Amino acid sequence: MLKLTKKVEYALISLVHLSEQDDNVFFPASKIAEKYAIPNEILAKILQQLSSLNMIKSIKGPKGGYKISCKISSINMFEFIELIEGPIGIVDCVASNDCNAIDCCSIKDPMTKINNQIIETLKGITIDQLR
Amino acid sequence: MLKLTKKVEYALISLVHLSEQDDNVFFPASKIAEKYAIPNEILAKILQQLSSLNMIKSIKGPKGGYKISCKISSINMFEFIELIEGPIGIVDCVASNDCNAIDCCSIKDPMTKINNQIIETLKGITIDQLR
DNA sequence: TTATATACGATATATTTAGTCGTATATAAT
DNA sequence: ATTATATACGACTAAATATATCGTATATAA
Repeated sequence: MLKLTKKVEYALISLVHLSEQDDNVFFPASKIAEKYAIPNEILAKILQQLSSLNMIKSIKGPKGGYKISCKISSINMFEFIELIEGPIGIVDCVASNDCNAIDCCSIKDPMTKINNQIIETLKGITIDQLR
Repeated sequence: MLKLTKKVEYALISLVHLSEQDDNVFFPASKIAEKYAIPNEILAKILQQLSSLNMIKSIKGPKGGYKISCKISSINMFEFIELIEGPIGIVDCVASNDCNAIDCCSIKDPMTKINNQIIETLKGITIDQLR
């Protein structure tokens, strides 16, 4: 019910953490996992995704790890969530336009408005504000 | 991801529908289910819950059904959702205060703020606006 | 007495979310 | 060269949540 996924949560924690490291420091996934009590392999995959989105940079091997490579002050929560999880919709029809009551649903338009208001809220918060 | 449950959705559709009926008309659950393509037994239970919350009134037997018994203009979405589904929290720790990274979580406070903003949005919408 | 409708607990199914496993690849250090 | 460390990535499993069904009881109008 109106919850973000752990994936988004872990990704945000990681980005904030990496943004606080000195430049040129590559921080390994395992250390982040340990510090925030996040399962290792899950976090590894999330960081791989962030890497493929060019938000962080990776180096393999010993002394390897991840380093921030984007400006978290210019990414808002809405953008970020949709990058990671896809379209936000408080009800199915808002995100995907399929509805089994398509001809008669009485509340689609107002639901869309509420959805848009929540999206506006999320647009108003950048990732660097999460600390 | 940030979705309402069908339960909330069905409940809202039903309340709006019942609010549009003439006074003294008791509308059976099965007719609402049929009209909006909602599974009968699911809807029945939801209406029973709304009835036990005194938002609608029930009459058993033939010619029985449900009738609105509250002012939907004075119930906002936040109140309603929490009545039906319990506390809203975009992350677990916001709603329940249990967190496996309790000593080190870097983003709890800002997440709480986002949660509160979403709640304010929901408080700003009354059920009668859903039509 | 019968048909219709709510009341309610128990159970089953489906979907989504979360977490694990296995294998491959790159590279620093020895 | 070999080893240890770390990312990359696909397949799979488990847990949690949401959705739906079943069975039985009760009330009441016709």
